[in-house]
Amino acid sequence: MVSGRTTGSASRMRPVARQPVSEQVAERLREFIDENGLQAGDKLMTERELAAELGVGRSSVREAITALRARGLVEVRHGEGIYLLERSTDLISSLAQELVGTHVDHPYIWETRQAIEVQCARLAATRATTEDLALVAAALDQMAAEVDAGEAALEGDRAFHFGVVQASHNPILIQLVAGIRESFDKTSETSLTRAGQPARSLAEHRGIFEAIAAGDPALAAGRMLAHLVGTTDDLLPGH
Amino acid sequence: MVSGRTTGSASRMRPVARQPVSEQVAERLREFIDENGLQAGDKLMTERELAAELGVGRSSVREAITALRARGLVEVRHGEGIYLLERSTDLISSLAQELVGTHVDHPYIWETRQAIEVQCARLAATRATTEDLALVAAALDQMAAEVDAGEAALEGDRAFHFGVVQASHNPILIQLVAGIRESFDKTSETSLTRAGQPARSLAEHRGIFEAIAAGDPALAAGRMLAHLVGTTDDLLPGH
DNA sequence: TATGGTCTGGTGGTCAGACCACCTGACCAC
DNA sequence: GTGGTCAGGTGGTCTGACCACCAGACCATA
Repeated sequence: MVSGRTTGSASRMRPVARQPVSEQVAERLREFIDENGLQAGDKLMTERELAAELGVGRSSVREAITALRARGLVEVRHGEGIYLLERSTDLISSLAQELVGTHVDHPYIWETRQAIEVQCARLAATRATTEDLALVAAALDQMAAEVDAGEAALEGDRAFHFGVVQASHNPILIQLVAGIRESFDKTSETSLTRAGQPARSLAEHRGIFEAIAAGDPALAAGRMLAHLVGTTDDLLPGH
Repeated sequence: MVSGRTTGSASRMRPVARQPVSEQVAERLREFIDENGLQAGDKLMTERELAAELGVGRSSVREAITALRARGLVEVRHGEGIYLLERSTDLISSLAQELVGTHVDHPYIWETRQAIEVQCARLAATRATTEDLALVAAALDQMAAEVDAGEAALEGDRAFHFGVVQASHNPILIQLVAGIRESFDKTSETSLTRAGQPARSLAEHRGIFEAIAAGDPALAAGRMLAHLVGTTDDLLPGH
């Protein structure tokens, strides 16, 4: 391997930028949407109009639309037209959902969820409004009622975690958790169906709530972490 | 609004499940990939073969492929064929890309990154191997050299954070951070180009490293959090 | 021997035109 | 007011053709 002296190793030519028509169309569409400030629900031009306007075939337009649809940017209604969706709202959660789906049963996901929810608790302690706190408190009451009834308290648990996450007022974290939880609920009932677990969880939830209400970020984060780690370890006796 | 008594409000008929051919094709492909255990890099059938095999037109196959490509499942090489990508890896990076892309410049992303890197530091404290520690130590040396030379220490900073994340041995978190950082670097140069910042960061990095080396998860997490919050607040004087 | 040209087969990329499936609205018969 | 019919416009699909591109085989020349 002599590495040659053909052109000199420094500053080789930059590859030509070739780009398929369909991708160019997709870019133009995104530009168009941004520039004209189109809102969610607005109707785009028809495929035939787009093809004529851009001077390309209808198949290319359709491929571009397909790509945008797969990315959650637009919605296509047969016989009606193409409509805009609000960006990113569902995309992050759907991506997170898929992610969980491909890694179920790995502790990796629990660790990821721990990372996010702990941060949510921390942020909630500094940002929670009185409405947020009221919602979380209501979730605690609901959970208490479920525990008294001898149930698994799934609804109350869900409501509590949702409330805390919501109180972080960080849309990214909210979407992330939404996707992860939805996927969890869909795939497995790995929840707290263990004797005594609901009551224990309820007590821990109360502790987290108090820390948030008291505006103590470190304490809230610490308790949330302990709560999640505890339930996780119970679920994974090995490891 | 009387809500009618046309059919009785209970148990109305379930809508017919209509599904476009192209989506069915996409599903079949995913099934095929899963069932046959295809690996990343494997070559799929050609578009014409797929169309013949599934009894559909080539356009439908192409739309399905376009959707899969937009979701990062396959890679299409003009003149060669269709190849599989590693599913989870690319999924995570596209997730990260989406996170950054939709919320650039918002503190939301920093908060998300804080969540992840703090967890990485915590995990690293219990899992870091001697090799991991050596890499992080090397990053500290590199950063010290850069600081001495009066540079911004970008490389050393990057290497340090990468090393810590790597030491968490959690592929999801690793990919997530990698994707976020990459998108960051691509979009903005919001780095630590402030007087005195590199030296301060270096000191904080040393503290984090010591906590990890000592096997103290809580301390490592706490110091990482303080480090990230500090630099973030500097970058966002408002807020 | 090796470099570069040429050809060939197979691949994805694009196009045009034709249908089909579906939705909407208008109109009409009862 | 109900339901039927129709027409127009929309996306959904198929087909066949051609183009752009890549890999490999082959060959001519130095």
